[in-house]
Amino acid sequence: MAKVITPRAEDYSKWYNDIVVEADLAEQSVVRGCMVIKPYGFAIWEKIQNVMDGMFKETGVENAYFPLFIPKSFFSREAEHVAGFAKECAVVTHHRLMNDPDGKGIVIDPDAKLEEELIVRPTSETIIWSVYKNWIQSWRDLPILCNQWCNVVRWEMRTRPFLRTSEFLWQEGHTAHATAEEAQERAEQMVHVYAKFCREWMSMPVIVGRKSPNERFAGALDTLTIEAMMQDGKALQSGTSHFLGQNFGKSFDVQFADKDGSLQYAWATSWGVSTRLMGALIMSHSDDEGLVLPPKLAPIQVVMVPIYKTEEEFDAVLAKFKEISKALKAKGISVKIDSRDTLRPGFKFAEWEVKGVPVRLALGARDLAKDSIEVFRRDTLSKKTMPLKDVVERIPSLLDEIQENIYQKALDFRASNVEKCDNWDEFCEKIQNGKFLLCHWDGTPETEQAIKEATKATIRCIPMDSFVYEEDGKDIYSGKPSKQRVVFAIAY
RNA sequence: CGGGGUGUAGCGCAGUUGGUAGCGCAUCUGGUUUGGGACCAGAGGGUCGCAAGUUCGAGUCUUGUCACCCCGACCA
Repeated sequence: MAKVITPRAEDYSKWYNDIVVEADLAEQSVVRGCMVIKPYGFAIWEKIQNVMDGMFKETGVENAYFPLFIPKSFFSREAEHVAGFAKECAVVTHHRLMNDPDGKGIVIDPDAKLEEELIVRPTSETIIWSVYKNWIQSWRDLPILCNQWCNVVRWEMRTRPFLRTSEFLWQEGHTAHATAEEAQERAEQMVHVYAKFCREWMSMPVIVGRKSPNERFAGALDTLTIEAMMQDGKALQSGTSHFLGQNFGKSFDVQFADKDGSLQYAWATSWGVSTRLMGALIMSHSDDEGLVLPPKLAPIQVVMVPIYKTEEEFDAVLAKFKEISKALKAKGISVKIDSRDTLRPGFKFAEWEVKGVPVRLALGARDLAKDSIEVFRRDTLSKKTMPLKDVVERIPSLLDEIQENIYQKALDFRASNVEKCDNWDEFCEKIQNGKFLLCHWDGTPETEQAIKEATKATIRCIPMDSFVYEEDGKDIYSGKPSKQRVVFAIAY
Protein backbone atom coordinates (compact mmCIF):
# COMPACT_ATOMS: atom_id res chain seq x y z
CA MET A 1 0.00 0.00 0.00
CA ALA A 2 1.24 3.45 -0.80
CA LYS A 3 2.27 5.75 1.94
CA VAL A 4 -0.54 8.03 3.07
CA ILE A 5 0.01 11.61 2.06
CA THR A 6 -0.96 13.95 4.83
CA PRO A 7 -0.35 17.64 4.37
CA ARG A 8 0.36 19.42 7.59
CA ALA A 9 0.90 23.12 7.73
CA GLU A 10 3.73 22.77 10.23
CA ASP A 11 5.48 20.17 8.11
CA TYR A 12 4.89 21.21 4.55
CA SER A 13 8.23 20.16 3.18
CA LYS A 14 7.66 16.63 4.42
CA TRP A 15 4.39 16.50 2.54
CA TYR A 16 6.13 17.94 -0.47
CA ASN A 17 8.83 15.28 -0.33
CA ASP A 18 6.23 12.54 0.04
CA ILE A 19 4.38 13.68 -3.07
CA VAL A 20 7.56 13.82 -5.09
CA VAL A 21 8.37 10.25 -4.13
CA GLU A 22 4.86 8.83 -4.30
CA ALA A 23 4.11 10.41 -7.65
CA ASP A 24 7.27 8.81 -9.01
CA LEU A 25 8.75 12.15 -10.04
CA ALA A 26 12.13 11.93 -8.40
CA GLU A 27 14.20 10.29 -5.72
CA GLN A 28 17.11 11.19 -3.53
CA SER A 29 20.35 10.82 -5.42
CA VAL A 30 23.41 8.98 -4.22
CA VAL A 31 25.17 12.34 -4.38
CA ARG A 32 24.59 14.78 -1.57
CA GLY A 33 22.08 17.47 -2.40
CA CYS A 34 21.44 16.16 -5.91
CA MET A 35 18.37 14.46 -7.25
CA VAL A 36 17.42 11.68 -9.64
CA ILE A 37 14.54 12.81 -11.84
CA LYS A 38 12.55 9.73 -12.82
CA PRO A 39 10.95 9.23 -16.25
CA TYR A 40 7.49 10.47 -15.27
CA GLY A 41 8.95 13.58 -13.67
CA PHE A 42 11.30 14.19 -16.56
CA ALA A 43 8.44 14.00 -19.03
CA ILE A 44 7.00 17.08 -17.34
CA TRP A 45 10.32 18.87 -17.62
CA GLU A 46 10.58 17.96 -21.31
CA LYS A 47 7.17 19.48 -21.89
CA ILE A 48 8.21 22.66 -20.09
CA GLN A 49 11.36 22.78 -22.20
CA ASN A 50 9.54 22.30 -25.48
CA VAL A 51 6.89 24.89 -24.85
CA MET A 52 9.21 27.50 -23.45
CA ASP A 53 11.76 26.94 -26.17
CA GLY A 54 9.06 27.68 -28.73
CA MET A 55 8.16 30.88 -26.91
CA PHE A 56 11.80 31.98 -26.87
CA LYS A 57 12.19 31.33 -30.59
CA GLU A 58 9.17 33.49 -31.32
CA THR A 59 11.10 36.38 -29.81
CA GLY A 60 14.14 35.71 -32.01
CA VAL A 61 16.23 33.75 -29.50
CA GLU A 62 18.44 30.89 -30.74
CA ASN A 63 19.87 27.95 -28.84
CA ALA A 64 23.58 27.32 -28.38
CA TYR A 65 25.83 25.47 -25.97
CA PHE A 66 28.77 26.64 -23.90
CA PRO A 67 31.26 24.62 -21.80
CA LEU A 68 30.56 23.19 -18.37
CA PHE A 69 34.00 24.22 -17.06
CA ILE A 70 34.96 27.83 -16.51
CA PRO A 71 38.63 28.70 -15.96
CA LYS A 72 38.97 30.40 -12.63
CA SER A 73 40.45 33.52 -14.21
CA PHE A 74 37.33 34.08 -16.37
CA PHE A 75 35.15 33.70 -13.39
CA SER A 76 36.89 36.28 -11.26
CA ARG A 77 36.79 39.21 -13.66
CA GLU A 78 33.48 40.70 -12.59
CA ALA A 79 33.96 41.57 -8.93
CA GLU A 80 30.34 41.71 -7.75
CA HIS A 81 29.44 38.61 -9.71
CA VAL A 82 32.22 36.51 -8.19
CA ALA A 83 31.37 37.75 -4.72
CA GLY A 84 27.84 36.44 -5.21
CA PHE A 85 28.87 32.95 -6.28
CA ALA A 86 32.29 32.33 -4.72
CA LYS A 87 30.86 30.61 -1.65
CA GLU A 88 29.02 27.93 -3.57
CA CYS A 89 31.27 26.66 -6.33
CA ALA A 90 32.47 23.15 -7.12
CA VAL A 91 36.10 23.35 -8.24
CA VAL A 92 38.07 20.94 -10.42
CA THR A 93 41.68 20.82 -9.28
CA HIS A 94 43.01 17.55 -10.81
CA HIS A 95 42.49 15.52 -13.94
CA ARG A 96 43.64 12.03 -12.96
CA LEU A 97 43.24 9.31 -10.34
CA MET A 98 45.69 6.55 -9.47
CA ASN A 99 45.91 3.41 -7.36
CA ASP A 100 46.92 4.20 -3.81
CA PRO A 101 50.62 3.21 -3.61
CA ASP A 102 50.23 2.48 0.12
CA GLY A 103 47.31 0.10 -0.10
CA LYS A 104 43.87 -0.41 -1.51
CA GLY A 105 41.67 2.14 -3.17
CA ILE A 106 42.00 5.07 -5.49
CA VAL A 107 43.60 8.40 -4.71
CA ILE A 108 44.06 11.63 -6.62
CA ASP A 109 47.29 11.65 -8.57
CA PRO A 110 49.22 14.59 -7.11
CA ASP A 111 51.07 14.99 -10.42
CA ALA A 112 47.80 15.62 -12.19
CA LYS A 113 47.14 18.98 -10.57
CA LEU A 114 45.73 21.53 -12.99
CA GLU A 115 47.74 24.65 -13.58
CA GLU A 116 44.54 26.66 -13.48
CA GLU A 117 41.53 25.32 -11.60
CA LEU A 118 38.23 24.91 -13.44
CA ILE A 119 34.96 26.00 -11.90
CA VAL A 120 31.88 23.93 -12.63
CA ARG A 121 29.49 26.60 -13.92
CA PRO A 122 27.08 28.00 -11.35
CA THR A 123 25.83 30.22 -14.21
CA SER A 124 27.47 31.02 -17.51
CA GLU A 125 27.75 34.79 -17.83
CA THR A 126 31.52 34.71 -17.55
CA ILE A 127 32.29 32.05 -20.12
CA ILE A 128 29.65 33.33 -22.52
CA TRP A 129 30.95 36.87 -22.39
CA SER A 130 34.50 35.70 -22.99
CA VAL A 131 33.13 34.08 -26.15
CA TYR A 132 30.97 37.07 -27.12
CA LYS A 133 34.12 39.18 -27.19
CA ASN A 134 35.08 37.31 -30.36
CA TRP A 135 31.62 37.55 -31.88
CA ILE A 136 31.14 41.27 -31.51
CA GLN A 137 33.04 43.93 -33.45
CA SER A 138 30.39 46.13 -35.00
CA TRP A 139 26.91 47.37 -34.17
CA ARG A 140 25.89 45.16 -37.10
CA ASP A 141 26.77 42.07 -35.00
CA LEU A 142 24.15 43.04 -32.42
CA PRO A 143 21.93 42.02 -30.88
CA ILE A 144 23.07 38.50 -30.01
CA LEU A 145 20.20 36.47 -28.57
CA CYS A 146 21.40 33.10 -27.27
CA ASN A 147 19.91 30.59 -24.93
CA GLN A 148 21.20 27.28 -23.61
CA TRP A 149 19.50 24.39 -21.85
CA CYS A 150 21.99 22.86 -19.47
CA ASN A 151 22.85 21.88 -15.94
CA VAL A 152 24.56 24.08 -13.36
CA VAL A 153 26.03 23.38 -9.95
CA ARG A 154 25.68 25.52 -6.85
CA TRP A 155 27.02 24.08 -3.64
CA GLU A 156 24.20 25.19 -1.37
CA MET A 157 24.49 24.38 2.30
CA ARG A 158 20.93 23.26 2.51
CA THR A 159 19.08 21.57 -0.33
CA ARG A 160 15.46 20.69 -1.07
CA PRO A 161 14.14 18.50 -3.91
CA PHE A 162 13.40 20.61 -7.00
CA LEU A 163 13.59 23.91 -5.09
CA ARG A 164 17.28 23.97 -4.34
CA THR A 165 19.44 21.06 -5.43
CA SER A 166 23.21 21.13 -5.79
CA GLU A 167 22.93 20.33 -9.47
CA PHE A 168 19.91 21.49 -11.40
CA LEU A 169 18.64 21.74 -14.95
CA TRP A 170 17.74 25.10 -16.34
CA GLN A 171 17.76 27.41 -19.29
CA GLU A 172 19.88 30.51 -19.35
CA GLY A 173 19.48 33.20 -21.97
CA HIS A 174 22.29 35.68 -22.57
CA THR A 175 21.83 38.64 -24.84
CA ALA A 176 24.12 41.42 -26.00
CA HIS A 177 22.81 44.75 -27.23
CA ALA A 178 24.02 48.04 -28.68
CA THR A 179 21.96 50.21 -26.35
CA ALA A 180 20.84 50.21 -22.76
CA GLU A 181 17.22 50.74 -23.80
CA GLU A 182 17.21 47.70 -26.03
CA ALA A 183 18.73 45.53 -23.29
CA GLN A 184 16.23 46.76 -20.73
CA GLU A 185 13.37 46.04 -23.11
CA ARG A 186 14.69 42.53 -23.65
CA ALA A 187 14.94 41.85 -19.91
CA GLU A 188 11.37 43.01 -19.50
CA GLN A 189 10.15 41.04 -22.52
CA MET A 190 11.58 37.80 -21.17
CA VAL A 191 10.12 38.13 -17.69
CA HIS A 192 6.75 38.50 -19.36
CA VAL A 193 7.38 35.36 -21.41
CA TYR A 194 7.94 33.56 -18.10
CA ALA A 195 4.80 35.03 -16.58
CA LYS A 196 2.74 34.01 -19.60
CA PHE A 197 4.10 30.49 -19.45
CA CYS A 198 3.33 30.16 -15.74
CA ARG A 199 -0.20 31.45 -16.12
CA GLU A 200 -1.23 29.72 -19.32
CA TRP A 201 0.65 26.43 -19.09
CA MET A 202 1.27 25.85 -15.42
CA SER A 203 -2.04 27.36 -14.25
CA MET A 204 0.04 29.29 -11.76
CA PRO A 205 -0.54 32.97 -11.10
CA VAL A 206 2.62 35.01 -10.62
CA ILE A 207 3.43 38.56 -9.65
CA VAL A 208 5.80 40.26 -12.06
CA GLY A 209 8.04 42.79 -10.40
CA ARG A 210 11.43 44.26 -9.74
CA LYS A 211 13.83 43.05 -7.07
CA SER A 212 15.07 45.40 -4.40
CA PRO A 213 18.83 46.04 -4.46
CA ASN A 214 19.34 43.51 -1.63
CA GLU A 215 17.79 40.69 -3.63
CA ARG A 216 19.37 41.56 -6.97
CA PHE A 217 21.48 39.15 -8.99
CA ALA A 218 25.21 39.49 -8.42
CA GLY A 219 26.45 41.91 -11.06
CA ALA A 220 23.04 43.11 -12.26
CA LEU A 221 21.77 46.68 -12.38
CA ASP A 222 18.19 45.48 -12.34
CA THR A 223 16.56 42.13 -11.64
CA LEU A 224 13.01 41.35 -12.75
CA THR A 225 11.25 38.40 -11.19
CA ILE A 226 8.12 36.31 -11.16
CA GLU A 227 6.95 35.44 -7.66
CA ALA A 228 4.41 32.72 -7.00
CA MET A 229 2.51 31.88 -3.83
CA MET A 230 2.65 28.29 -2.68
CA GLN A 231 -0.24 26.66 -0.82
CA ASP A 232 1.35 27.35 2.55
CA GLY A 233 1.53 31.04 1.71
CA LYS A 234 5.28 31.07 1.20
CA ALA A 235 6.72 32.81 -1.83
CA LEU A 236 8.71 31.04 -4.51
CA GLN A 237 10.90 32.99 -6.89
CA SER A 238 10.14 31.11 -10.07
CA GLY A 239 12.17 32.90 -12.69
CA THR A 240 14.35 35.96 -13.10
CA SER A 241 15.49 38.26 -15.87
CA HIS A 242 18.43 40.59 -15.35
CA PHE A 243 19.56 43.82 -16.93
CA LEU A 244 23.32 43.59 -16.51
CA GLY A 245 24.22 47.01 -17.90
CA GLN A 246 27.76 47.17 -19.26
CA ASN A 247 29.28 45.34 -16.32
CA PHE A 248 30.12 42.21 -18.27
CA GLY A 249 30.87 44.14 -21.45
CA LYS A 250 33.50 46.08 -19.57
CA SER A 251 34.86 43.17 -17.51
CA PHE A 252 35.32 41.05 -20.62
CA ASP A 253 36.26 43.94 -22.87
CA VAL A 254 33.43 43.46 -25.35
CA GLN A 255 33.54 46.62 -27.44
CA PHE A 256 31.97 47.36 -30.78
CA ALA A 257 32.20 50.12 -33.37
CA ASP A 258 28.95 52.07 -33.25
CA LYS A 259 27.18 53.78 -36.17
CA ASP A 260 28.95 57.05 -35.40
CA GLY A 261 32.35 55.36 -35.41
CA SER A 262 32.81 55.47 -31.64
CA LEU A 263 33.76 52.42 -29.56
CA GLN A 264 31.05 51.28 -27.15
CA TYR A 265 30.78 48.52 -24.58
CA ALA A 266 27.98 46.03 -25.20
CA TRP A 267 24.90 45.95 -22.97
CA ALA A 268 23.80 42.66 -21.49
CA THR A 269 20.84 40.72 -20.16
CA SER A 270 20.53 37.23 -18.74
CA TRP A 271 17.43 35.30 -17.76
CA GLY A 272 16.63 31.84 -16.53
CA VAL A 273 14.14 29.35 -15.18
CA SER A 274 15.00 25.96 -13.75
CA THR A 275 13.59 22.64 -12.59
CA ARG A 276 12.47 24.71 -9.62
CA LEU A 277 9.40 25.36 -11.79
CA MET A 278 8.48 21.73 -11.17
CA GLY A 279 8.64 22.40 -7.47
CA ALA A 280 6.35 25.35 -8.04
CA LEU A 281 3.98 23.16 -9.98
CA ILE A 282 3.83 20.55 -7.24
CA MET A 283 3.38 23.05 -4.45
CA SER A 284 0.79 25.15 -6.26
CA HIS A 285 -1.77 22.49 -7.02
CA SER A 286 -1.21 19.28 -5.05
CA ASP A 287 -3.76 18.07 -2.53
CA ASP A 288 -4.13 15.25 -0.01
CA GLU A 289 -4.43 12.71 -2.80
CA GLY A 290 -1.17 13.72 -4.42
CA LEU A 291 -0.19 15.68 -7.53
CA VAL A 292 -2.62 17.72 -9.58
CA LEU A 293 -1.14 18.42 -13.00
CA PRO A 294 -2.41 21.09 -15.37
CA PRO A 295 -3.58 19.21 -18.48
CA LYS A 296 -1.29 21.18 -20.78
CA LEU A 297 1.80 19.84 -18.98
CA ALA A 298 0.59 16.39 -17.95
CA PRO A 299 2.62 13.59 -19.57
CA ILE A 300 -0.57 11.54 -19.57
CA GLN A 301 -3.75 13.56 -20.00
CA VAL A 302 -6.26 10.74 -20.01
CA VAL A 303 -5.80 7.35 -18.38
CA MET A 304 -8.19 4.48 -19.02
CA VAL A 305 -8.84 1.80 -16.43
CA PRO A 306 -10.67 -1.31 -17.60
CA ILE A 307 -12.93 -3.13 -15.17
CA TYR A 308 -13.61 -6.76 -15.85
CA LYS A 309 -14.12 -10.21 -14.39
CA THR A 310 -13.67 -12.46 -17.35
CA GLU A 311 -11.38 -12.45 -20.31
CA GLU A 312 -14.33 -11.79 -22.62
CA GLU A 313 -15.24 -8.69 -20.65
CA PHE A 314 -11.64 -7.53 -20.73
CA ASP A 315 -11.46 -7.95 -24.50
CA ALA A 316 -14.69 -6.05 -25.02
CA VAL A 317 -13.59 -3.16 -22.78
CA LEU A 318 -10.13 -3.04 -24.29
CA ALA A 319 -11.53 -2.90 -27.82
CA LYS A 320 -13.68 0.07 -26.85
CA PHE A 321 -10.74 1.77 -25.11
CA LYS A 322 -8.56 1.36 -28.16
CA GLU A 323 -11.24 2.95 -30.27
CA ILE A 324 -11.52 5.93 -27.89
CA SER A 325 -7.75 6.16 -27.53
CA LYS A 326 -7.28 6.36 -31.29
CA ALA A 327 -9.85 9.11 -31.58
CA LEU A 328 -8.33 11.11 -28.70
CA LYS A 329 -4.79 10.76 -30.04
CA ALA A 330 -6.05 12.12 -33.34
CA LYS A 331 -7.03 15.21 -31.40
CA GLY A 332 -3.52 15.48 -29.96
CA ILE A 333 -4.37 14.17 -26.52
CA SER A 334 -1.94 11.87 -24.72
CA VAL A 335 -3.61 8.71 -23.54
CA LYS A 336 -2.69 5.63 -21.56
CA ILE A 337 -4.64 2.41 -21.29
CA ASP A 338 -3.77 0.78 -17.99
CA SER A 339 -4.23 -2.85 -18.91
CA ARG A 340 -2.01 -4.29 -16.17
CA ASP A 341 -3.84 -7.46 -15.15
CA THR A 342 -2.14 -7.95 -11.79
CA LEU A 343 -3.65 -4.89 -10.15
CA ARG A 344 -7.18 -4.18 -9.06
CA PRO A 345 -9.05 -1.14 -10.37
CA GLY A 346 -9.08 0.56 -6.96
CA PHE A 347 -5.31 0.40 -6.80
CA LYS A 348 -4.98 1.89 -10.26
CA PHE A 349 -7.41 4.69 -9.45
CA ALA A 350 -5.37 5.67 -6.43
CA GLU A 351 -2.08 5.41 -8.26
CA TRP A 352 -3.08 7.67 -11.15
CA GLU A 353 -4.52 10.16 -8.71
CA VAL A 354 -1.21 10.38 -6.87
CA LYS A 355 0.44 10.97 -10.23
CA GLY A 356 -1.97 13.78 -11.02
CA VAL A 357 -3.44 12.54 -14.31
CA PRO A 358 -6.19 15.07 -15.13
CA VAL A 359 -8.85 12.73 -16.51
CA ARG A 360 -9.58 9.07 -15.88
CA LEU A 361 -12.00 6.90 -17.81
CA ALA A 362 -13.35 3.72 -16.24
CA LEU A 363 -15.26 1.21 -18.31
CA GLY A 364 -16.76 -2.15 -17.36
CA ALA A 365 -19.42 -4.59 -18.45
CA ARG A 366 -22.02 -2.59 -16.57
CA ASP A 367 -21.24 0.54 -18.61
CA LEU A 368 -21.00 -1.30 -21.88
CA ALA A 369 -24.49 -2.66 -21.34
CA LYS A 370 -25.75 0.90 -20.95
CA ASP A 371 -23.48 2.43 -23.62
CA SER A 372 -22.04 4.75 -20.98
CA ILE A 373 -18.63 5.50 -19.44
CA GLU A 374 -17.42 6.89 -16.14
CA VAL A 375 -15.37 10.08 -16.39
CA PHE A 376 -13.34 11.24 -13.40
CA ARG A 377 -11.57 14.58 -13.10
CA ARG A 378 -8.57 14.90 -10.82
CA ASP A 379 -8.95 18.58 -9.92
CA THR A 380 -12.34 18.18 -8.28
CA LEU A 381 -12.07 14.44 -7.52
CA SER A 382 -15.55 14.06 -8.96
CA LYS A 383 -16.89 11.55 -11.43
CA LYS A 384 -19.88 11.37 -13.66
CA THR A 385 -21.27 8.97 -16.18
CA MET A 386 -21.80 10.03 -19.75
CA PRO A 387 -22.92 8.35 -23.00
CA LEU A 388 -20.07 6.49 -24.68
CA LYS A 389 -20.69 8.20 -27.98
CA ASP A 390 -20.08 11.66 -26.46
CA VAL A 391 -16.88 11.03 -24.58
CA VAL A 392 -14.37 11.74 -27.36
CA GLU A 393 -16.18 14.92 -28.22
CA ARG A 394 -16.25 16.18 -24.64
CA ILE A 395 -12.75 15.44 -23.39
CA PRO A 396 -10.90 18.32 -25.08
CA SER A 397 -13.18 20.87 -23.49
CA LEU A 398 -13.01 19.03 -20.18
CA LEU A 399 -9.22 19.30 -20.24
CA ASP A 400 -9.50 23.02 -20.97
CA GLU A 401 -11.94 23.38 -18.12
CA ILE A 402 -9.57 21.65 -15.70
CA GLN A 403 -6.68 23.83 -16.85
CA GLU A 404 -8.79 26.91 -16.24
CA ASN A 405 -10.24 25.65 -12.97
CA ILE A 406 -6.93 24.98 -11.26
CA TYR A 407 -5.67 28.37 -12.38
CA GLN A 408 -8.76 30.00 -10.92
CA LYS A 409 -8.36 28.01 -7.72
CA ALA A 410 -4.76 29.14 -7.32
CA LEU A 411 -5.75 32.70 -8.19
CA ASP A 412 -8.53 32.70 -5.59
CA PHE A 413 -6.19 31.26 -2.99
CA ARG A 414 -3.69 34.00 -3.64
CA ALA A 415 -6.35 36.69 -3.65
CA SER A 416 -7.48 35.63 -0.20
CA ASN A 417 -3.91 35.74 1.11
CA VAL A 418 -2.66 39.05 -0.24
CA GLU A 419 -3.52 42.17 1.68
CA LYS A 420 -2.39 45.69 2.37
CA CYS A 421 -0.79 46.23 5.73
CA ASP A 422 0.15 49.50 7.41
CA ASN A 423 0.68 48.41 10.99
CA TRP A 424 3.92 46.83 12.20
CA ASP A 425 2.38 44.55 14.86
CA GLU A 426 -0.17 43.33 12.36
CA PHE A 427 2.66 42.78 9.88
CA CYS A 428 4.59 40.56 12.29
CA GLU A 429 1.57 38.42 13.00
CA LYS A 430 0.20 38.10 9.47
CA ILE A 431 3.51 37.48 7.76
CA GLN A 432 3.99 34.37 9.90
CA ASN A 433 0.60 33.06 8.76
CA GLY A 434 1.65 32.86 5.13
CA LYS A 435 0.32 36.12 3.82
CA PHE A 436 1.73 38.30 1.07
CA LEU A 437 1.63 41.80 2.53
CA LEU A 438 1.55 44.93 0.42
CA CYS A 439 3.41 47.49 2.47
CA HIS A 440 5.10 50.81 2.12
CA TRP A 441 8.88 50.72 2.05
CA ASP A 442 11.26 53.64 2.32
CA GLY A 443 13.55 52.22 -0.36
CA THR A 444 16.60 51.65 1.84
CA PRO A 445 18.47 48.34 2.12
CA GLU A 446 18.86 49.00 5.86
CA THR A 447 15.11 48.89 6.48
CA GLU A 448 14.69 45.77 4.37
CA GLN A 449 17.51 44.09 6.28
CA ALA A 450 16.03 45.06 9.65
CA ILE A 451 12.63 43.66 8.66
CA LYS A 452 14.30 40.46 7.48
CA GLU A 453 16.09 40.04 10.76
CA ALA A 454 12.94 40.70 12.76
CA THR A 455 10.52 38.51 10.79
CA LYS A 456 12.45 36.49 8.13
CA ALA A 457 10.27 38.27 5.55
CA THR A 458 11.89 39.79 2.48
CA ILE A 459 10.74 42.07 -0.28
CA ARG A 460 9.74 39.61 -2.96
CA CYS A 461 9.31 42.34 -5.53
CA ILE A 462 8.18 45.82 -6.37
CA PRO A 463 5.16 44.86 -8.50
CA MET A 464 4.95 45.90 -12.14
CA ASP A 465 1.82 44.40 -13.65
CA SER A 466 -0.53 43.64 -10.77
CA PHE A 467 -0.75 44.80 -7.16
CA VAL A 468 0.75 48.11 -8.26
CA TYR A 469 0.15 50.84 -5.70
CA GLU A 470 2.16 53.91 -6.54
CA GLU A 471 0.99 56.18 -3.74
CA ASP A 472 2.52 58.19 -0.93
CA GLY A 473 2.72 56.52 2.45
CA LYS A 474 4.91 55.73 5.42
CA ASP A 475 7.33 52.82 5.67
CA ILE A 476 5.86 49.91 7.61
CA TYR A 477 8.97 49.64 9.81
CA SER A 478 10.87 52.95 9.79
CA GLY A 479 7.91 55.30 9.29
CA LYS A 480 9.91 57.23 6.69
CA PRO A 481 8.17 58.49 3.54
CA SER A 482 7.48 55.94 0.80
CA LYS A 483 6.26 56.25 -2.79
CA GLN A 484 4.88 52.79 -3.39
CA ARG A 485 3.83 49.51 -1.83
CA VAL A 486 6.01 46.43 -2.24
CA VAL A 487 5.31 42.73 -1.67
CA PHE A 488 6.66 41.27 1.56
CA ALA A 489 6.57 37.53 2.20
CA ILE A 490 8.50 34.65 3.68
CA ALA A 491 10.17 32.80 0.85
CA TYR A 492 11.42 29.30 0.12
C1' C B 1 30.29 25.99 11.22
C1' G B 2 26.66 25.83 15.77
C1' G B 3 22.22 23.03 18.20
C1' G B 4 19.46 18.39 18.09
C1' G B 5 18.67 13.45 16.26
C1' U B 6 19.26 8.70 13.69
C1' G B 7 22.19 4.38 11.85
C1' U B 8 19.01 -3.22 12.86
C1' A B 9 15.88 -7.03 5.89
C1' G B 10 14.33 -3.27 -0.28
C1' C B 11 11.27 0.63 2.80
C1' G B 12 9.33 2.06 7.78
C1' C B 13 10.36 0.50 12.65
C1' A B 14 10.61 -2.60 17.63
C1' G B 15 14.32 -4.95 20.43
C1' U B 16 13.21 -5.04 28.37
C1' U B 17 18.22 -5.86 33.88
C1' G B 18 23.76 -8.00 28.16
C1' G B 19 21.86 -14.58 26.69
C1' U B 20 22.95 -15.48 19.99
C1' A B 21 17.33 -10.85 16.17
C1' G B 22 11.70 -9.57 15.43
C1' C B 23 7.09 -6.71 13.43
C1' G B 24 4.47 -4.07 9.38
C1' C B 25 4.81 -3.00 4.24
C1' A B 26 7.20 -4.77 -0.10
C1' U B 27 9.06 -9.43 -2.68
C1' C B 28 8.29 -14.78 -4.25
C1' U B 29 4.81 -19.36 -4.63
C1' G B 30 -0.23 -21.33 -4.58
C1' G B 31 -5.37 -20.39 -4.27
C1' U B 32 -9.70 -17.30 -3.98
C1' U B 33 -10.71 -12.35 -5.71
C1' U B 34 -11.22 -7.86 -9.16
C1' G B 35 -16.83 -1.09 -9.88
C1' G B 36 -12.00 2.76 -4.77
C1' G B 37 -5.26 1.17 -2.54
C1' A B 38 -7.89 -7.42 -1.89
C1' C B 39 -7.78 -11.84 1.31
C1' C B 40 -5.89 -16.60 3.03
C1' A B 41 -1.81 -20.01 3.38
C1' G B 42 3.27 -20.69 2.83
C1' A B 43 8.46 -19.07 1.56
C1' G B 44 12.90 -16.24 0.90
C1' G B 45 15.67 -12.15 2.72
C1' G B 46 19.92 -9.14 8.10
C1' U B 47 28.60 -9.62 8.81
C1' C B 48 22.62 -4.98 13.77
C1' G B 49 27.11 1.85 10.02
C1' C B 50 32.56 0.78 10.97
C1' A B 51 36.69 -0.22 14.50
C1' A B 52 38.60 -1.28 19.14
C1' G B 53 37.51 -2.45 24.29
C1' U B 54 34.82 -4.76 28.77
C1' U B 55 32.54 -9.81 29.23
C1' C B 56 31.92 -16.85 29.28
C1' G B 57 28.62 -14.05 26.01
C1' A B 58 27.44 -7.29 23.00
C1' G B 59 22.09 -4.99 18.57
C1' U B 60 22.23 -3.70 23.95
C1' C B 61 27.72 -1.28 27.99
C1' U B 62 32.55 1.97 27.03
C1' U B 63 35.73 4.66 23.68
C1' G B 64 36.81 6.18 18.94
C1' U B 65 35.24 6.87 13.98
C1' C B 66 32.15 7.39 9.64
C1' A B 67 27.57 8.48 7.35
C1' C B 68 22.90 10.54 7.00
C1' C B 69 18.61 13.60 8.62
C1' C B 70 16.27 17.93 11.02
C1' C B 71 16.72 23.20 12.91
C1' G B 72 19.82 27.55 12.17
C1' A B 73 23.71 30.18 9.49
C1' C B 74 23.83 30.33 3.64
C1' C B 75 20.48 30.57 -0.68
C1' A B 76 22.00 35.73 -7.86
